[in-house]
Amino acid sequence: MPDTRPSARELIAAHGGRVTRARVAVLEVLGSAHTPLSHEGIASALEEGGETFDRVTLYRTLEWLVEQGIATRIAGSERAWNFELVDRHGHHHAHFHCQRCGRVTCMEEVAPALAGALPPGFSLAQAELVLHGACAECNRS
Amino acid sequence: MPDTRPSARELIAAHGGRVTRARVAVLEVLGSAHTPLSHEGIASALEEGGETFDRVTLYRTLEWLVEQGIATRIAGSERAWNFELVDRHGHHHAHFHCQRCGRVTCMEEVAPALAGALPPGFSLAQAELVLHGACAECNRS
DNA sequence: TTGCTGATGCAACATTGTAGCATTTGTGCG
DNA sequence: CGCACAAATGCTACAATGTTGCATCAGCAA
Ligand SMILES: [Mn+2]
Ligand SMILES: [Mn+2]
Ligand SMILES: [Zn+2]
Ligand SMILES: [Zn+2]
Repeated sequence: MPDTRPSARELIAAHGGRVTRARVAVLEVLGSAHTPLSHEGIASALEEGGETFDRVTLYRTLEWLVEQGIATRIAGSERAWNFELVDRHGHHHAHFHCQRCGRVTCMEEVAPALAGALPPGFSLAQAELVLHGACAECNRS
Repeated sequence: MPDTRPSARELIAAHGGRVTRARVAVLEVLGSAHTPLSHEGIASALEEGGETFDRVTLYRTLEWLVEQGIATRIAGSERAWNFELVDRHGHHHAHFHCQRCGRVTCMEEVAPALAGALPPGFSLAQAELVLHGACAECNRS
């Protein structure tokens, strides 16, 4: 049975973008990550794989992935964004930020449950639920 | 009937801090604001009142207020924090960020409703629900 | 009033991200 | 394949938002 998921190259081309070294590499990093990654984290992962890019190129690559709806940006620990693939989780879930170790964990089970309680006139584009506390691993020590 | 809310001076002293010009002024600005304010917004409001402080002093004052539990920090528009008094709303409510005008509105009616669905081992300190979209005023135009 | 300690101001630095522009590189086409 | 052209990259400079170190100032208790 063949893998039905599109390869990085196919995914990029399907969105009308050029298949560049940067996009392929970033997609592969995000695809094999199990938590949302910061720009910094992505750069480190790339370097371990022997690939280096200019800081700006990375920012632009991530921006493009978000514009295309391939990745999402979620508020991570202080002031830096974290990125993850959309198809990885279906992109409507909360995130848990551990105040001790700083890691961000996806919480598939916790739903915002807004119940359409917005005041009249307001329109919602996206909800972002971030939980702050201590993760299981940190609580053990 | 006397005002039962503590004055800025009393509030500061009750927390064991020195009653300084900066703390009193910032508390008054936050106390009369009807939306969360950014560091920038606070500085502007202070200047209109004829009070100016060093940028760093403002940061440290706000940091102190948050540490003392007097104010809270909520994620505002891109990369800057917004501040509001805790007692103003009881501090467990969502915030709406308008992607057009950038304003942040308190949503008393929208509750996170987490339902204690956290995975075992995780402990929650604070939940932060930020809604992104267009506010009523922007939707009218 | 005085002295101690916390708070402030100033300068320098850090982090995270953007903008402009020359150069390189993917891609479609002959 | 080899070209031409637009898209993507790299570099430099800049912007926004905070933070750190350190000398000075000022609240407050005695
Ligand atoms: Mn996630
Ligand atoms: Mn609020
Ligand atoms: Zn942790
Ligand atoms: Zn608006």
